[in-house]
Amino acid sequence: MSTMPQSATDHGLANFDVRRSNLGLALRHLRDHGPRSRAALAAELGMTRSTISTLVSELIERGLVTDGQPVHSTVGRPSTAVEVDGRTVCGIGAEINVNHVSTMALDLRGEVVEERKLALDARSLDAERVLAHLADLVRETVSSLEVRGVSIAGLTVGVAGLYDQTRDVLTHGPNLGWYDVPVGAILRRDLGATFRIVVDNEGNLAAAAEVTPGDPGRQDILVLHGEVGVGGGIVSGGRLLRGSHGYAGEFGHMIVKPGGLRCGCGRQGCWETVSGLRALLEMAADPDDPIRNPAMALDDRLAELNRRADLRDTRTLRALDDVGGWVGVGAAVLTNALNPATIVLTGYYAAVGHHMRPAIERELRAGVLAPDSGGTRVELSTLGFSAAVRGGATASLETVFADPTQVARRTVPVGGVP
Amino acid sequence: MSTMPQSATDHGLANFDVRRSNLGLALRHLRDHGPRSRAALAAELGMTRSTISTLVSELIERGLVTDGQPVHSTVGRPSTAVEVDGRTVCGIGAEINVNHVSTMALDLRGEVVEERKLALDARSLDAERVLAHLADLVRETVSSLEVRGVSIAGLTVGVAGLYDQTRDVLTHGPNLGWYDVPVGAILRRDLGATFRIVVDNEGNLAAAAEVTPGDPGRQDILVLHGEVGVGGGIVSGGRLLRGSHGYAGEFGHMIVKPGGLRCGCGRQGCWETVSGLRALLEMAADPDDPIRNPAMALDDRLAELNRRADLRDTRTLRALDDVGGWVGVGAAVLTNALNPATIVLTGYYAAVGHHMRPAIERELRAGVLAPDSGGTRVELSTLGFSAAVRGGATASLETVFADPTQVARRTVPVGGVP
DNA sequence: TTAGTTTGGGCGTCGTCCCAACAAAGCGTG
DNA sequence: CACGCTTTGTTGGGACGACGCCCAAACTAA
Repeated sequence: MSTMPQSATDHGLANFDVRRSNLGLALRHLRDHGPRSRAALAAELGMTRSTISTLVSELIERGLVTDGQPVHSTVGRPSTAVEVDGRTVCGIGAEINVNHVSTMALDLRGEVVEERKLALDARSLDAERVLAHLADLVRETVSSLEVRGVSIAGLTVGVAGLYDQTRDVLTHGPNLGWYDVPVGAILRRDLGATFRIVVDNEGNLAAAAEVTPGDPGRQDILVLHGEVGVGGGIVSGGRLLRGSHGYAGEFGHMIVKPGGLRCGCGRQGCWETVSGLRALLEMAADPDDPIRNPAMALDDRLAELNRRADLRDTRTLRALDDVGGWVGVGAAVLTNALNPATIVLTGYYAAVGHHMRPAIERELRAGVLAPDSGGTRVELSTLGFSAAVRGGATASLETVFADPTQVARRTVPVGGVP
Repeated sequence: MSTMPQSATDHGLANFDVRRSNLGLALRHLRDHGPRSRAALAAELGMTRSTISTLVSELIERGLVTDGQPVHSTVGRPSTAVEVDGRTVCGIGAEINVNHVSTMALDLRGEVVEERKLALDARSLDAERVLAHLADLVRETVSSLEVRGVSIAGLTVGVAGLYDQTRDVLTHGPNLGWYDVPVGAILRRDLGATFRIVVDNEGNLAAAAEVTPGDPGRQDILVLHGEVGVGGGIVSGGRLLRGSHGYAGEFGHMIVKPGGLRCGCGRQGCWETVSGLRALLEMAADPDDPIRNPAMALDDRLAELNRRADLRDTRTLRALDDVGGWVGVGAAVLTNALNPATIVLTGYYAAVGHHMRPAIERELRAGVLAPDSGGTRVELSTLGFSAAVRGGATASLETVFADPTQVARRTVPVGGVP
């Protein structure tokens, strides 16, 4: 997630940019460090109380924060805590995957407000149909929010494949079987676009979701997202690394086993052929085994896998160790290059990762030159399969923090009980 | 190197921050896009001519830009081009290496103003002595600049080893034999520090030197530095990626050939075993061949290699193609992860890279998932051994672009011929 | 010479932040 | 219970910076 107000590429700063930046700064500070008084805000942001006062009252007018409970300290006038108001604006994240489309709405505080999911087989439908289903889901979400008077900050869609953001086209989506699909344009057409719609690689969004503002161990992150394919994202200094054309994070097609299995991309020995979900399932079970049955929900199949591992089934444990080892080999390659503070495992890795972790850490120690694996820690994501949609929603909200003035002023109800 | 004015981590923006940012923006724009009129500046930066007028006159007062030649266009009043003035302020870069210490001063336009080098054997002296020698070199540079009335923006020192910038200590310098040396503090003490002194890893500075401000192809860079070992640096959005503990860029020990040759680090199949200088020389020549003789200067050995390749010697070409192929394999792995705009080859790669490039590009195309290698181009560095000092000097200058007001106003000579 | 075009700078206005002073709201103490 | 003490939040100048408008300057083309 880009955390900076960012004087951006070019244009000079004017006075209202100062206002915008400071409004965003205050709002962000309240989100990251919790409710606090105007005076505390002023001290912590290095501004005067008077300035903060006007900033806060503008944020209140825009419905972004509210006065909360009075706080009594030992001495002096009690302060009224200011806190982020989640009732006014939401960001929406969405995801297009091989077997489902889904949406999630988050309020300004990062709380889940709405969540929808539709199972489908993307490969048996064409892109237009899949996107129409997603558009339906988004419309339901939007109308549900609008009934409650919540405005929409934007929609960010994660898609499994390479997304060229300059041309706004999904260039390469081998898992979906999509090539050169203008996802953004189609959605804008279908939805009538009253808000900003951005499309990004799902791995990037999942990575962005793992950033925890203020936590130093969560600023330099390598996210490994395991599903049928393997992708991920790189976060450096809290900033997502997209690469020059937005193609960064395509870890799945690093060649780690020259001459190995043929991959869907046509090459041999790609990382995802040995560390993807398919590799795990094929190693862990015979073709007629229920967990190999695509009709069965993925969650259930993974739960069954965990159950077998907990029962110490030899074949299952062997598969988890073997695949975990390959995950570690690839992770070591990337860790040598990037030296992240934390490797976060998401997707199916998060579900069964506690059984793979020893193997991953073993290979990491073996493969990383820097002592103690360069201080890199391995953690399992707690966001589950919702990482990408959550990241998308967070990215949508980011525009509000970057420019709170984009949220309309509300005519404050003057009356009311005194 | 951080290129952004960066509202930094916390503190709110005030009015003078706007001024500072806009002054820097104008100055940077002139550096990046060359001399141009005030009107052009205004149009390109999205500001009014009057604002630009006052900004430029302040920059002139501070001696950072000057009015240049009048430019006659087809119609209308001719404009006077404004250009960056290199005569007022310089940034100094320095380097501490096993066999030499050196300095370089760059003016605001990036031109070399001063360059000094002192050969020594760092391993036979203690750190204090080496740093005293460097301090002498810096003092000479500074006094030479001050004679000419040039002020110093800062000093950035590159050192061979891991530098912990939060503690300002060289923690690990195996090549120098230095451990836990507070290089910054010692230099500040020796020099009396009238300017800012920063210390960094020399590889980082060399990588940063490859950034060309304003060139979009030189903002997202993967630098591959070939010597006996292979290392490098990652630049994303003009910003150097250091990793959480400063260990990033250790590419040499990525495992690209499982079960391959044993590496000095104890592992098998590390990238540098197939793409390092040793691999090339051993493949290209018998043990008694002069180019295998460590006593011979490296430049000469590489020149001989080039000579043979130009004569189309089969074994030499085979070796260059083979090693180049492995360079490409590793580059492809990193390119899938990072999607750089440009891969810059430095060290011995820069010397013989024109013979390896076809093989590198072949493997890059084969190994990168994104179409057309993700748009990544392969280039040879032209900076040679001065890359680190140049990067240091550029980093020092960066403070001027971030805040031009740090350069004192000069009392403009009022008189003069009308 | 005159009309047309573009440049650069001066002046007034507006927006934003800072500083200083002040009212508000408690706590502790006599 | 009144009074001082402390901290909070608000209010009214003052300073500073960018913008918009205007005008003189400088040059081309007819």
